[in-house]
Amino acid sequence: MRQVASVLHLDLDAFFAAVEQRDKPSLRGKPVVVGGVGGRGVVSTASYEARKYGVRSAMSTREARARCPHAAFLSGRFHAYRSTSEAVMTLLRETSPLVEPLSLDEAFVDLAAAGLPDLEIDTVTEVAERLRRQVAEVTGGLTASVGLGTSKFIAKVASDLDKPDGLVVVPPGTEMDLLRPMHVSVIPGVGPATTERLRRAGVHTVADLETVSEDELVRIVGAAHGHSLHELGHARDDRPVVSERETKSVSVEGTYDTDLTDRKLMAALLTRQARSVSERLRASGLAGRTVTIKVRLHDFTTMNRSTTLSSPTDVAATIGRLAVGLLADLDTTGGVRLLGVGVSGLADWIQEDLFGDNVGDADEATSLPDADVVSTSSTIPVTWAPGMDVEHATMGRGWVWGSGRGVVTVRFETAQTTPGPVRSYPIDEPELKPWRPEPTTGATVPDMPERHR
DNA sequence: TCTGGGGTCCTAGGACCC
DNA sequence: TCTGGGGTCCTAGGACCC
Repeated sequence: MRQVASVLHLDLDAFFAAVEQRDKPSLRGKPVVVGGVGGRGVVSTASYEARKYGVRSAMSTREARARCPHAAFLSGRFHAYRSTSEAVMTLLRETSPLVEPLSLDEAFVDLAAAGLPDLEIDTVTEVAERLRRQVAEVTGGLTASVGLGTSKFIAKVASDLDKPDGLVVVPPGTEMDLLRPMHVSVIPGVGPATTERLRRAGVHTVADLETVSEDELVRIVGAAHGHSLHELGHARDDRPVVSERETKSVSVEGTYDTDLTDRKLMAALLTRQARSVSERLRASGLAGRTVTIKVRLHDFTTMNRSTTLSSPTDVAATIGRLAVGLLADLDTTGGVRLLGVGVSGLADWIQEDLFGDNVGDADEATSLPDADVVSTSSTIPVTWAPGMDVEHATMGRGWVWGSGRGVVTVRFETAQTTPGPVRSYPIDEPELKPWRPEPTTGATVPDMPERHR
């Protein structure tokens, strides 16, 4: 625990809505709602004028319209938000090299790394006041709320206390005086589910939490969560401000205004999303081994299915093919409201592409091949790896899209017009054999067959 | 016609390995 | 005719955050 209030948290007030009001004077002083404007959209940000009508973040746009019909409903201009955010983050980095952005509109700044003469309250308060003035300058008039404290937790709580356009400093040693009367949900990581569990245990405020032993908390909410809850409940927070965080996954998802029932359309949408994921991976110089799809059904039940390759990929065709294959195993009767594709298990290096997928990288969303999905399983060791090609005497050549130990799943792209039933073959089925030998490193790899391009 | 999109982290079970 | 123990990887689901 620091003895000085050297952690600063800055939060731009009603950020997206404020940028819109800045750029469009006719919106100033009026309710502005930024978010999804479709039938299933939700509110990202409501201006303070709109909040007076009860419009809140994460509320459905439908409800927001009902509460505040005269508001301006905007879908958002992310380039403007990003460039405005960049200006603020640059300003923060000029103040201290140790800046941790949490999102476009929020960041921690470690003033202990700022090279200040001291970290007394007056000094850090002055820095915060100057920052707030400079934020207004570089953003064309946006306001920020700032909190200062001895930890991330306290700084963040502080910045929330006097919104908008406020500054709150929590003097070292007074943390628990501030926290005790507050509801437990002030603690990061305590959402609706944890709040309910704690409520049943008679814990409502931080003062209540202070009296519960760590063992008891672990029993109530689990090991990791229980430990951190016990620490934060006593205002103990040693989490450092970290400027560089590694990306762990890249994903794209979409909710559709009407539920999808056409599997071919779903496959085409997944393929398009896979291209988008691929582009973003490549733009960041990343590739990943695990491809995951997310499917939300009409009744909001949400399923994830994933498969892991033996080496990382950033290839759109590969990601798309795996995604479509994963969808094949799911029952989507009743309709699908959301589809998504993600890649995780990221590495910032890309193994040589043994199968030449990079040569042709364009499964057209509109011309998806019909496919027959065949599962085979056996207790003998799997000799095929994802990405390999296999050949079947009558079904032709297929592509291994997933494998487990003792199980191999092969997707055959055939001339059939409709997907056939799922069939099982033993893995030692004599007709199922590697189509071509595994190339050795450095060997010349033949081109992918036409249909894989 | 309630309920976005982009993430992170944790848990739990099964397979596998030594 | 009983039956390990620890560690890692993978998958699926869930909670949470902005």
